[in-house]
Amino acid sequence: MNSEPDTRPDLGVDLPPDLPPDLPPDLRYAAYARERLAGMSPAADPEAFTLAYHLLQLAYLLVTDLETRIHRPRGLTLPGFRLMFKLWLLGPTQPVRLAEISAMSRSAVTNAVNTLERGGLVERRPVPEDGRAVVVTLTAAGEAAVREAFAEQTRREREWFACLGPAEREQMTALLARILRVRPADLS
Amino acid sequence: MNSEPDTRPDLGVDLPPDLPPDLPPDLRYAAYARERLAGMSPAADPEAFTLAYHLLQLAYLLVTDLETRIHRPRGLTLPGFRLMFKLWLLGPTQPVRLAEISAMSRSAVTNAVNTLERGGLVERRPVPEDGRAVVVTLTAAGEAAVREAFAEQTRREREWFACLGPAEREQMTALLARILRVRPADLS
DNA sequence: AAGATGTTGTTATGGCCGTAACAATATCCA
DNA sequence: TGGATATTGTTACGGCCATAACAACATCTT
Repeated sequence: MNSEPDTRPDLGVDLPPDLPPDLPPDLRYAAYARERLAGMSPAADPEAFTLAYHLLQLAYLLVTDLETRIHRPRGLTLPGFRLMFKLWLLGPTQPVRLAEISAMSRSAVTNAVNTLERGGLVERRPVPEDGRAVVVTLTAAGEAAVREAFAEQTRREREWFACLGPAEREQMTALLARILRVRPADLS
Repeated sequence: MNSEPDTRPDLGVDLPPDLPPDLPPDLRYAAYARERLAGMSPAADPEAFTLAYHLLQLAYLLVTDLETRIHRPRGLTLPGFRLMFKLWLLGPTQPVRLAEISAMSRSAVTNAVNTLERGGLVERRPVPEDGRAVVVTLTAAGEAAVREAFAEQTRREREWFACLGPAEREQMTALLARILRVRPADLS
């Protein structure tokens, strides 16, 4: 038996006592942080923290889950799939457009296209009218891959959101859409 | 004047006609994708797509904004800040605990700690009772940095969520928390 | 017509993150 | 007690992403 009385046994000693005992570690931490922020002087903003934390944590878990469970086993990545999905809907598209609608940098698109092209899922074609431009196109293999992965991803997303009722899902979508629409003007 | 009648002028030719004209490109794409999915056979699930897309897109924009606007100018990164913030609240902590509450891999913590240690914001200390273990501690410089960055990050987060009323923010937090609590059991 | 200006795509560099493999140490159990 | 097993932290590798710099090309302006 070791004698270390001040080591926190599992994380968060002074947690609010009414917590469910089976809370996953990230939520135990969030609850603990909220308490600590509420007790600070000058008072911090526990609500702002919790909202942002939950949003980022959920997105992180969802991304990781889709990536490891759906896409990696098929030799894809989530960003790669998302790019292919756009090509599937839009048809041949210039990298600059893909960057624009993804709010990503052009170099990120270049990298993603390189990876997909290496796997034979995508092709680059020159644009006759513009010597700089290129369009990215799905190959036949790419279209088959995106079709299958899309079905599985949708299935998994439904599992994630199954704990919400239809009205709650709609409300959440609406709240997210409002934030996205208003969006602090001076981004980056 | 060039003659390319079939080039989509700005993205999404056949968009629902009642869209606000000033929609940012990522939301124009989302609206277009929703229409396309609704018209597919077999019918896809436009609601699931939109909810997941909005969630991931908002998280991505928020992360990017906090990173470029708050943390990079101070020589930090968002993941680095988040780790320091945990240390600020929890005190000296083992990497394995940090990985657990962040739902990250241990190697990701190692990398983040390396970067922070290089910047003098964090230190590693051996644990006498366990020859394998290490605790990570904030330095004085690290604590000052996390204090300042935290204030700015909170300010910016409030701007992002200002378009929601207090009740809406609470509702959104509650919905996110429910999904996080229920959380598909077989993660990863 | 020609130079200034802007756009497109790429590369280089560096941080983040995961998986897999590993050495060092701790713990369990027969 | 001593060997099997588990845990901790690290490294190597590859993918993602951003910024900055750049070459090639287009467009604008005079």
